[in-house]
Amino acid sequence: MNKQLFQSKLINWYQENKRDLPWRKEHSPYAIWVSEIMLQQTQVATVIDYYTRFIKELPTMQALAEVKLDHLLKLWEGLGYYIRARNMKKTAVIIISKYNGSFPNDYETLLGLPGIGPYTASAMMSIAFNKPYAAVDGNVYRVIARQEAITKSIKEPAVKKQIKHVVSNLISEENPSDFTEGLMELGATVCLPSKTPRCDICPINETCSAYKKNIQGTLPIKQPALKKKRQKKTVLVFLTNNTIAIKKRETALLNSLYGFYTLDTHLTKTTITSQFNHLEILDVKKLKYYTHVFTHLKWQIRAYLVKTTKPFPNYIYKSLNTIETNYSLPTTYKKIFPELNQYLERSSHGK
DNA sequence: AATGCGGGGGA
DNA sequence: TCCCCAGCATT
Repeated sequence: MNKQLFQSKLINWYQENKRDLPWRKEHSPYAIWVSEIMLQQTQVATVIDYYTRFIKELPTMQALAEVKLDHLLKLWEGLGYYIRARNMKKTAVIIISKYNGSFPNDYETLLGLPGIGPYTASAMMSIAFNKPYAAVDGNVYRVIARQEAITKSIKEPAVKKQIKHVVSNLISEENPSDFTEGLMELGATVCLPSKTPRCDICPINETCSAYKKNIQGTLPIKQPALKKKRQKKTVLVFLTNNTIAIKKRETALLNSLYGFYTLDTHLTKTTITSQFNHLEILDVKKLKYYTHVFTHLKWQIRAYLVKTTKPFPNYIYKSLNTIETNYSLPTTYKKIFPELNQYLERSSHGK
């Protein structure tokens, strides 16, 4: 099968089978960019609602460049990898100030912008600008590793280079946009990561070396995942006058989001009472014990509500309702909200 | 070359 | 549980 046939099979399949996704209705570089950033390491099903809300609130580059970081992070709340949002604002400011409000149609310049790496720069070049740049993501690694029956780990730089090279040679000059999206769409809906991809309905199964050898279920070869480090955490939700203490995090993890007071050991009710006695503790209540899993960590969390007379220094105090509406908290803290709500309702009924 | 950086869908 | 996801930045 020749290259032209491969391209037409893939592109025709894509045009007939592509999913109806919100970012496929708009073709502006801005909209494509927003979707590509959101889709980094994040599944389509998760992104859809975030994307729709984002575009509605920040429909233009100008709006994004001017938005308050807290507002932006609220739009991003729960999506994860929050540096993506911070970098998007940085890039928007640069685009407004240096590039007259529009993305330059140039790979190297795109690559230089915060949060845009080789994949996203190539994706924008091909999807937004319709230029033949090979955008290689997790889907494409899998599709090509199977097409070429690559039995070495796709983690190896040489293999990554090889796959990029294959796609660069294969990409359609006439329709780079649909070719790029088609290859990824195929990986997402047909050439699945499971042991049983849908080879029966694959438009390019005739050229697939892995399919010929019936080894598609074993590819691509990946490195075993690293074991997550476990960390003990105690989360104290300080409550004074029915308002709750939160603070903007300045740590690497969950940076710029708001959070409750968190420390690196497991505390008991007794130790909390003695350690924070100077705040004039009125009550200490266990909210919940739970775990929260990050990419490389697992937090084992003990969360308590600590009712005090004096406020905790350097924290801002807001009502639970205000926090939920206006402040962006990571999921690890939001998991406490049901218990928090329950407790606050109960104590107000008691009055 | 390896690690940090979130969270959830789906088997 | 585990794997994977339209990756990037830093070291």
